[in-house]
Amino acid sequence: MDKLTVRQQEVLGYLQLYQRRCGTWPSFREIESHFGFRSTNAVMGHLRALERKGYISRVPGQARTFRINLDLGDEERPREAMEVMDIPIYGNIAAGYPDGVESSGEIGRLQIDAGSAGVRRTRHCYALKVRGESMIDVGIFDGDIVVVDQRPPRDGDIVVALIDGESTLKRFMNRPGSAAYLKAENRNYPELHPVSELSIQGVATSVVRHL
Amino acid sequence: MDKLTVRQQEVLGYLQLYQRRCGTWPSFREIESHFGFRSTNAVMGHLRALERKGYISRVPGQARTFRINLDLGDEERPREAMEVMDIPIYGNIAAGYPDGVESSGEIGRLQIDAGSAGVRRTRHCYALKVRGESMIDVGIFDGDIVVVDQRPPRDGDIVVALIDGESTLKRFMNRPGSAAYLKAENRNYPELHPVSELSIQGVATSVVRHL
DNA sequence: CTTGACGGTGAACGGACGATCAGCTATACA
DNA sequence: TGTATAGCTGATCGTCCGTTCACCGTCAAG
Repeated sequence: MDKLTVRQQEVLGYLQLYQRRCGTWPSFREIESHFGFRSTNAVMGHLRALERKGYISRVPGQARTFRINLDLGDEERPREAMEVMDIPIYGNIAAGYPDGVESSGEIGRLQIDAGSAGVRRTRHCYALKVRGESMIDVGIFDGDIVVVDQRPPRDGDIVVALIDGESTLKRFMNRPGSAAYLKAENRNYPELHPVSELSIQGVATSVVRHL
Repeated sequence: MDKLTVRQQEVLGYLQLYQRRCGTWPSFREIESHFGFRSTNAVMGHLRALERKGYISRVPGQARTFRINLDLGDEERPREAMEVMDIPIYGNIAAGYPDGVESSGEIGRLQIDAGSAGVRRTRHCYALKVRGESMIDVGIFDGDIVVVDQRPPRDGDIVVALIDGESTLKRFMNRPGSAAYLKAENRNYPELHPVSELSIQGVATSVVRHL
């Protein structure tokens, strides 16, 4: 296939972009004004070149009608290797440890890269679908998915805690000079809970929400 | 949402079909001849009804231009195969196109599965690091990463919009009976913006926050 | 020195195409 | 018995928009 000039690539790119943004194709005059041309014939020249080189097709005389035969970014795409975790999503973790082996409450799976998610070991990691609004003030809503790393919490961490047999999100507070406690981040229900043995399941490292 | 008559469903279906087949939208006269009408006004009536009931949007006077807000078969979404996407994360998209070719502002990469992220095509998708607090009331904070799908927005979608040369998150409002506008979800700064040509970069489909 | 590709200006033409007005029938509703 | 709403005919108007013609510049190849 014939290679495109820089200008022709720009025009083709604009066609693709416009189509994706607006759901339709641009008119000659819209292309003209976007590139600052002062004649629609400049547009005509580029479109004819694109058609001659096989990148687009047209229906003569038909307004706002193109067809892209060869996409602009079809060649490059340097695929890098990166460690992607495939972790289970649970609806609740009332039981104790969700070990993967005995994972009954799995409601889906999540793929995310370990590095940016702040997770250390795949085996000790899972995701949890949030119920309730206990952390609404820090932007974690009902239905969100949190990635949980099973590691000891530090002061200020958001943790998954087992309270009354239910797993809930709380902030772990462990200021020097006083006993550690759990705190809900919801100004309407400012709960406080003591930290009991084995109540902390893990530390939330990431939040994912599908809009 | 108001219900459609049989005839109106047929017209909406024809719009969708034509778009899928031809990559563009039909003209009034093409719709007319397809249904055997003898007046373009018959077409006009149906399109006005579809718009009034919120199923489509139009740009008055613009040829072959529609936008489908409510798909005919929006219920049976066939659950796409789980596919991990590797997409770039940008800090800002002020320039114009984030094309991959000219991707200078890439600040990282994100791996996420396309199915649950609500994204359709890898090529038309990227991630954006949020700046500012314009969407703080819906739990999207400064520093969060949003997955952006480049597709036409529907009413209520959270979109990436180009305002004053900066890419910002806003909610796209397109209620039937009034002009579309953009709205910030921050009770302290309740901004409103008009929607201008090409100002909408894409629709936010997921939010990821690393705690 | 010519030739061709590339990129562009400026003006004019003509058809494609959406918008609108007037008027028609049929059905449902109250 | 009036009155909406859906659905459609037929004609006209105005403009959006693709096309074309004439012409001009630069640059590289033969």
